[in-house]
Amino acid sequence: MVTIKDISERCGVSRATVSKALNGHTDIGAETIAQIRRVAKEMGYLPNATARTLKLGRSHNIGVLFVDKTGSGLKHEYFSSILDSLKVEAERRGYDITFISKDIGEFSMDYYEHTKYRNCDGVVIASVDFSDPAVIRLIASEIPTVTLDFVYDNRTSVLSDNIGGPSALVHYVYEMGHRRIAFIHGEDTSVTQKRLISFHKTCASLGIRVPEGYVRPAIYHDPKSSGIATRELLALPDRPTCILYPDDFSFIGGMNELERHGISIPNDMSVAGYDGILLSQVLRPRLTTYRQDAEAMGREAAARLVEAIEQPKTCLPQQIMISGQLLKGDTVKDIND
Amino acid sequence: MVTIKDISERCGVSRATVSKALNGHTDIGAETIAQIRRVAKEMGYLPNATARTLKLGRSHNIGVLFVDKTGSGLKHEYFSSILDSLKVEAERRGYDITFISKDIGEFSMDYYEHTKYRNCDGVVIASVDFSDPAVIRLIASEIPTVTLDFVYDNRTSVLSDNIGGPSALVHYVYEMGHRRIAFIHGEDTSVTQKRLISFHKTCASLGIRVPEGYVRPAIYHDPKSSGIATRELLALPDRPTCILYPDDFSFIGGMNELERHGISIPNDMSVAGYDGILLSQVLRPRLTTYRQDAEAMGREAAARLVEAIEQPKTCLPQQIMISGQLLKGDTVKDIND
DNA sequence: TCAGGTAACGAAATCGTTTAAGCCCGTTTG
DNA sequence: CAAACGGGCTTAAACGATTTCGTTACCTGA
Repeated sequence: MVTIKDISERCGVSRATVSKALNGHTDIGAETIAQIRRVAKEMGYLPNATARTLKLGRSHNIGVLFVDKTGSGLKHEYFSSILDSLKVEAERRGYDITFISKDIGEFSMDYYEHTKYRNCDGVVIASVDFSDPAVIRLIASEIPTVTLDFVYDNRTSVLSDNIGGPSALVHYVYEMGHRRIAFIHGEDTSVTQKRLISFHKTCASLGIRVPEGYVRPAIYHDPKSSGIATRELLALPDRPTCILYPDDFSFIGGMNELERHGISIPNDMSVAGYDGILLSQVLRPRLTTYRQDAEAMGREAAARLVEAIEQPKTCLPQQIMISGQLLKGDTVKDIND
Repeated sequence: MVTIKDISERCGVSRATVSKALNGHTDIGAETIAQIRRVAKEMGYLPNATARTLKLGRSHNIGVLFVDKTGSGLKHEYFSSILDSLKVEAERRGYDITFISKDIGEFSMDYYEHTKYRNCDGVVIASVDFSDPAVIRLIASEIPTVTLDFVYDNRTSVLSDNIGGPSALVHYVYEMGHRRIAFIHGEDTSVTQKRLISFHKTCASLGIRVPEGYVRPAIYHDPKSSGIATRELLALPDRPTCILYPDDFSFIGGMNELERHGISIPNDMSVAGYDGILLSQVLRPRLTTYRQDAEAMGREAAARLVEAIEQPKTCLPQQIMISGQLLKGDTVKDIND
């Protein structure tokens, strides 16, 4: 491994001079700089991030916390998209990405300790159980954090528009003539609560009555539970004309159930999903859904975190709302007389 | 930040003693150890991975290279599953995971340089363009690497059974009476080549003739291209009775195309996918497919890499084959008279 | 009683890099 | 002409941890 020391010996200058030359300090002669840079390239010198981190207290490494109950949240395209754009933006700004976990090896640590242990400059937190005290400890710590779809006190967060999404969907199906709209929602989280409230509020504002039994629980990303909810909806005396699913993938369960009953989409039943993942756009009929801009969320999270790291003084915590987009597919029938 | 020095002062011993006590050396008195450990806990001491890495030359951090042309390979469930289990196993063995990229910040490096820069102890390489010289440079370097679904010289690799998969599928549909079997394959990679050869070889061994035009190219994970290939197959004078798709997700494109032609699965056409992702198991009819054991692949990759890192002397490079499993769904009809 | 053994701990170097402070010397300025 | 200045470098300490040798002090056996 070629180090600054090797270069300094080769060039007949001190290590300090080499360091400064390589880092663009102005108190080194132009030709000395040129020579040092040339020799460095010749010898194949690479800076050592570890030594730098130790000395400077900055690692240029950010941690990500992406764990849900079912292992990592990575299997959900929404989260893997976020991670992807987060990674791209972070790298563009000179930061690497490391996963943060509990219990590394036989050493048991919590998230906060792990982050300190690895000297991460900051952390992005998504897809976790925000009721976990270990998560809260990290968010509430002195370490810069950005949370996704969760607001904690006065910390920076990036939020999908969980109010606008359901609202847009309800407004759209309303325009298409639907008045009997059912809503299948995911597990009880703050995201779900927001969507649920938005659904009810929008319905109320449009003068739509939501009958008992039209709002049913299921589990995100679980077609089976959405299938069951669908079956229950179909058994109601006054069937809905439109069903909103908790997410695109869960819709598959509903799709199967409807097919089993010989109910055609959208002729006999209108449906819409949520997320706008790739799948929703390749299904036929194309699924009407609300696309969350995962790419923007990841990018924004990285950008805000790096900002918080690099300008701790001037950087105010903020909640950033990333709006999504209604994708009008072919699964909502226009039933206006 | 509380360091070993702080503890040493508090306990009235030297830093060396603290370090040894914390690391379980035997040349420290039992009660001294007890006291040091107690004080360390009291003061909230955390080891500093950076300092340790610098001193020991071992980071307990492994890099992952998961990039395909379309951004990261993360959007494909096969790869995100691998990454997930890789992460779990690595963490269990005391290693963290960092993404390796080109061009970190304005500093441009290749993969090898990035790995050295971050002092990663080893790298897992998957889902990349193996014809990229930068990838080859990394694989061929002195850094321990494990490649997935790619064999390079005498390096360790973990391989999905790309011979057994197509073979199992062909045998199965053969048993179900099919003799006119079409095969849509992905882009030209070593994986594709193996599957293609396996398809042809298995057909030959079963005495199945593969007519001109029954083998068609498409793109992995791209329903559109598989849809086109499907349309072409349907236009043939002697239509196949069964179509094998490059992967489960691509099958969606075929499904749409078949539906458009009013062709019912499996009554009018039998189909099978590849991968065994979640989607394939929630579709109705359930997709017949060959499940790649992504979980085992990630786990094995981590295990082998850590072994190579920790026992460089006794650890031989090896190719590990992870076999998958035929999932008999409901999309292949038994057409035996 | 004394050589030799051992248990318990410390001094100091080291990993690769950065940086505050200082030094030397030629040039400018009052 | 002396003092002040500044460009260009160097010295040395520091970041936090580990480890190789010592160095004690105490014990044991002959």
